[in-house]
Amino acid sequence: MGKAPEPLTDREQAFLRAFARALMTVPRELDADLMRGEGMSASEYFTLMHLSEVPGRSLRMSDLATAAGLSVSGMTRIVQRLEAQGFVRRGKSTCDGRSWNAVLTDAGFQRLTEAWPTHLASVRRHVIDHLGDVDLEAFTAAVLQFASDGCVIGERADSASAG
Amino acid sequence: MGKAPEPLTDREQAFLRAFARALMTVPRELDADLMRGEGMSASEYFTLMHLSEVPGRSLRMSDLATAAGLSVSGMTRIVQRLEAQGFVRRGKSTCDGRSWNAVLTDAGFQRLTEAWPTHLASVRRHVIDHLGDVDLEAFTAAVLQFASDGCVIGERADSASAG
DNA sequence: CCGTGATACTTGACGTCGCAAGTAACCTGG
DNA sequence: CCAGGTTACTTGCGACGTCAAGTATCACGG
Repeated sequence: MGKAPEPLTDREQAFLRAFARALMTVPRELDADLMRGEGMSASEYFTLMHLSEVPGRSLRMSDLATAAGLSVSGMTRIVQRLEAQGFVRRGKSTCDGRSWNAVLTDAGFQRLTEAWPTHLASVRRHVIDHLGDVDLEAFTAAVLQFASDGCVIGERADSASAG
Repeated sequence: MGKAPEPLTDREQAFLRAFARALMTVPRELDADLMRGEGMSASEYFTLMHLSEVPGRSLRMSDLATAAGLSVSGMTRIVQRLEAQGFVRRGKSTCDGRSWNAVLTDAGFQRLTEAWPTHLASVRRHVIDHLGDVDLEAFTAAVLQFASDGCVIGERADSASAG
C-alpha cells in the first residue's frame, strides 16, 4: 500500500464525507429502531432474513456469516442467541460432519414476519425516502462493488440436516 | 411506527441489499486497512481529521462527537487514547467551565499527515474506484440525507483554551 | 447570595464483534 | 489403515462503543 499521489477531487471528497457519515449513523439508527420496536438486533434480523430466503431455510454457518457480512465467530454467537429463543435450530450437515446448518424454525419465520414491518418502515424513513431522483440501477451497481475483496456468496447448504 | 403496507419495489430491494452489505463491510475494511497500515483505528483517524479541519484545531467534546457521529462518552474514550499518545491536548473552555476542548497537537497533525496516504489508498480501493459512472452530485445529495434525524454540525469551540 | 434545575463531561457496567487458539472432521498419500 | 495437512466451527480474550449514573459547572429566580 504505497503512497497515493492523487488527492481526490472536490466532488469525490464531498461524496466521501457524506458516505462516511451515513456509514456511521445509518446502521446505528436501523439497529436502534429494530431494538426499540422489536427487541431484536439488526444482526439477528438479517440472519433470520437470509435464512428465510434460501431453499430449505437452511444455511451452513460460514455461508450465513458471509451472507450477513460478519465473521464466522460472530455468526456463531448470533445463532446461539437465536437458538436460545427458538428461532433457529441447528443440525449437523449430512454430507460433511464438520459443518453445521442453521435452520430457520417456524417460530423464527413467524418472528421475522412480525419484525418485517418495523424494519421496512425504518429503512424507508432513513434511506429509501431520501433517494430522490438518483439512478438506482447505477447506484446499486456501484455500491455492490464496495469493499468487494472476493466476496462471492452463492453457496448454499445441502438441504438435508439431521436433528 | 405503524404497519408499512408498501413493500418496496424490486429496484429498491436490490439497492437496499447492496447498501446493507456495504454498510457491514466497508467500515470494517477501512478500519482494518488503517489498523494494519498505521496502527490506528478509523475512529481515531476521523477524530484527528475533524480537528484538523477546524479553525484553531480545537473542538468541544460534544461537537467533536457529533461531527464524528459517535456518542459523547465514546468520544471521551477516543480522546483519552489520543491524548495518551500525545496527538491531542485538552483544555478547559475559557467561557464555559463545564466544556473541554480537544486540541490537535503538532504531533497529532503530523500523525494525521502520515496516515493520510494509507487511508486515501484504502478509500480509493474500497469505494471511489467502484463508483463507475454514477452521478456523484445526486448520489452525494441522497446519501447526505440518510439517517438525518436533526444532525446539524455547525457549532465550533471557542478558539481559546487554557492549558 | 443561595437553591433548583439544566448542561457538559467522565466513569462503571454491559453487550457485541473480531482475531487467535483449540477441537473435531475430512481427505490425500503411503 | 493411518499420518499429516486442510477445513469448519467454537471458545478465550481483548477492543470498542453505548447507556445509565455520577460529578462539576452554569443560569435563573427569589
